[in-house]
Amino acid sequence: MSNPAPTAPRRLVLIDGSSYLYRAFHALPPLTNDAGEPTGALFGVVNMLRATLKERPEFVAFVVDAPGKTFRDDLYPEYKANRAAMPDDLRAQVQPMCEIVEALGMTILRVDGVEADDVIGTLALRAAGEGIDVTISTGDKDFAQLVRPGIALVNTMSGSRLDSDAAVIEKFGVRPDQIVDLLALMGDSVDNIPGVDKCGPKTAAKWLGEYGTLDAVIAHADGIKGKIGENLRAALPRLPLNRTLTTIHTDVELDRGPTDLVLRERHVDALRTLYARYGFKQALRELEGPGAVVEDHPGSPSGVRNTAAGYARSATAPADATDPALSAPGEYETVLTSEQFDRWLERLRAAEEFSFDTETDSLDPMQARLVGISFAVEPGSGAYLPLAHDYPGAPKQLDRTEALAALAPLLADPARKKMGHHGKYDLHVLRRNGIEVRNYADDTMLESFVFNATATRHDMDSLARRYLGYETVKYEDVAGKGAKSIPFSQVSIEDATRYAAEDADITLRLHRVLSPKVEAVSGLAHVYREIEMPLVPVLERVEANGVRIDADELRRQSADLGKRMLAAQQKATELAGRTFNLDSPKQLGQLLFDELKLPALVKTPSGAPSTNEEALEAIAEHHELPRVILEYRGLSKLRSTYTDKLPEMVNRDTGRVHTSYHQAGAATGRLASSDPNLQNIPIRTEDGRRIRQAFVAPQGRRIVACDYSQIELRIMAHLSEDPSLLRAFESGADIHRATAAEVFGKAMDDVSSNERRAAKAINFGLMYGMGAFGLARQLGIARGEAQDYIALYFSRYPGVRDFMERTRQQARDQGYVETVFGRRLYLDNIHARNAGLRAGAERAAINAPMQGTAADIIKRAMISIDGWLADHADRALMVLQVHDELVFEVEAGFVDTLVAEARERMSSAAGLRVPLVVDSGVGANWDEAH
DNA sequence: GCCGACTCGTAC
DNA sequence: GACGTACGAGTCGGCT
Repeated sequence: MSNPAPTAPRRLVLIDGSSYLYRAFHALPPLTNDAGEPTGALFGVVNMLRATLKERPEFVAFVVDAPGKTFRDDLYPEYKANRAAMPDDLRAQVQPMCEIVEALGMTILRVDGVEADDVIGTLALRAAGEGIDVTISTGDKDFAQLVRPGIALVNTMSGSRLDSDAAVIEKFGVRPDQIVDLLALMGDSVDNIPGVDKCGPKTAAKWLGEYGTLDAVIAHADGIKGKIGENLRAALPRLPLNRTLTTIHTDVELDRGPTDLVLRERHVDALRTLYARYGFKQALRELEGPGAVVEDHPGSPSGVRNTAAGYARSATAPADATDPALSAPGEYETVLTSEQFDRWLERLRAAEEFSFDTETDSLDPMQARLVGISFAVEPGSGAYLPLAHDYPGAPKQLDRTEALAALAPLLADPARKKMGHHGKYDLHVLRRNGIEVRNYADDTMLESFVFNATATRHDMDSLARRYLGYETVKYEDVAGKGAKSIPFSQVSIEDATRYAAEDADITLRLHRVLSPKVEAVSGLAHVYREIEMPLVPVLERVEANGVRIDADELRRQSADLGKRMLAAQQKATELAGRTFNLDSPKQLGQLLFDELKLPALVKTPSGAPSTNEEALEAIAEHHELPRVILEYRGLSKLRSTYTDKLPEMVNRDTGRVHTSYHQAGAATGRLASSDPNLQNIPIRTEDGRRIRQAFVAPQGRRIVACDYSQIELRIMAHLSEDPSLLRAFESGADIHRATAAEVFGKAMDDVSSNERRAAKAINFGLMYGMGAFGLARQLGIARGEAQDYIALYFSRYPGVRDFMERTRQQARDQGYVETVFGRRLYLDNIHARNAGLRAGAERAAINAPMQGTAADIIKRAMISIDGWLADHADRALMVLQVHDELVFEVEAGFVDTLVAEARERMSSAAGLRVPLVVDSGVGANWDEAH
């Protein structure tokens, strides 16, 4: 990163102290120091402050609410009336907090009769007016109304940063100047301001998008239909008041201005005393450390919490985007003449690495036709080479065959590095046009994914907005959307150039920003360089290989399923005494629970009575209908999702089904599969397995399936180093049986099938962070009994218990967990105030190292096997990956060789403390190969 | 017709 | 509320 120029703008940070104190208090466990004084909130605030100060802003104010009535209380006596008094444990931390804030050199602002919000608003506007860059640090969404050039919002809870209209629009769906109206419609339960009933952010944003302002929404209230319209009309009288209450004042009288808030030198002795008293060890170390630099996680993604308390410095995109070359519009050239083309070829040849992007007429890379290619060699410029634009008046374009022939040596040259965004798609398109791209070295989608799998979407538009502060030309802008869209070949070459060349240019700019972030953390760099990038061409080949499907067999199955569905439907109609839509959970619920008065034992997440399998099973003894519905559902699922769908997905050219693997799909690092999803083909039921029988090998070939045995449990053994678990895997025993023997205190041979089943449920449940409640439900036993099992398990496998606690703690301390290979997963909700969210994040934290390491391992195996298969492409193909399984299509005479080689490469894809066992099977179809 | 929220169910 | 990670079919209500 370059040094700040002498003319760098002055910076003011306004900290919403009250909101932080409350947030930290509720987000953190009730910690105390050795003397028993509460320190949890203090700890959170202190860490947040240290992170904020790391960037040494010139001016800082820590603003807190003052006691006393404000104008809002006068206007609306119920304002904040539902707010409980400050808990004693929190009150006790206020004074120490102020002492620390002072000692850090910050100014505390507390103005009688004025809320902190209005103080902040006033200072922000004044500072911005004086050319000072303002950052408001708060968890309160209301401040979004203040965002404008020079005023940014940082939310340390979510790690988000709102610094432009676009960012506010992305988050709330409205512009900053509409936020007040949005809040007025939504209301605010925390402040006891009722809004329009049932109107949340979505509805409010929709109305404002439509009418523009609250006044216009009010004016059109009669025209809004439905229940929500009634609610709106009922709320009309109070909306103007709401607006007044939610408007942050920016003109209150203050005796100090922005430049009076200079950040002073900190008072080291005072800090040392305070930190020591409250037991803030890390803060103390920093105080004594060389140069007294705040410790940080250098490579943690910007804006993601990464300190002990979960608060982060919020250096995000803009800090990275200060190089104007990276956020300014680019200059783009349309290549129509051979002179232009030659000039660009020369540039590409001279470049150390260039970016490219293909434009086509389809999202499906296995049938897309190439329409043009774009390139860039340096940020700010790019070229678009149109090859197949075809509309009345379209200019003559260079000959496609000749142009591709000229490009091929560059793209195929292993000595020349190429980059792209989601380049697997382009690799497909170019391969189908006779060009094999080699040395595809960088992919900005994967850089973003490895850097932070959860923080954002990884599409180029989002990344450009986030990391460059740049709004790209959207596909819809040039080609329209939906039914009104036109194929890219009919997009004007001018529009196409704006869009396509920009993509290549933006890819290059993004790489400049993202690459250092990835390279800064050795684990991330490893995952990116050694796993994700080498995997790209491997996945491209697996997808291109496709898998052969017996479509006729599936159609026969569809017909059979259809008959049985009809029978079930007739039976259901008979039992119900009337017709109803068996596919409608809503209608079914009315029938079962309202009309037939069957007990509604299970609720959906939204509180409605559920008709899911568990609910139907529970009432199956009271009535025949639930059983029939279950039968129908099973058949219907198989037909609509699989036997009807798969034959449709057979590629016309290849006669095979080509799934698409999403490398940046699952946050844990797993692949995801779609169009069609071939990672959820049924296996558990007999009817389901018949579908696998339709995944076949051609004449003379076999299907070979190799899968890791219990890979995630083995990784748990590796990570936990639990002696008993390690021993069990070392011995090669049936792990669930061994667990049952251990837990129930029996010899392996004496374990009953029920005990093994229970042990299996525990083993799996633990990896998902399941509790006693879930285990009880799973096994149909009492919760107390389930709790006993779990306690017994942990007493036998204390290493596992310690590992889980360690993992939770790590997630809380640093905000992320890691796989064995260094992949990181950030847990955004690990400090959430909402207990449900927080518990969910803890479960994800426990699962991610295991699921993620397993994903890393099979990816490594795929790369290794693909390397070997390169010399045997005519005899064997890798055709599917299903998380712990690889499926191959192999010449009959080559099966033994492949099985031996694949199993060896899979087993040795990682060196864990336990062996990696690989099972394999061979057959005429996928079912037989199991 | 298109879209999003919701419910349900398949895999590992 | 209660078991992690995905994708996708179908309904339903609201909109164009």
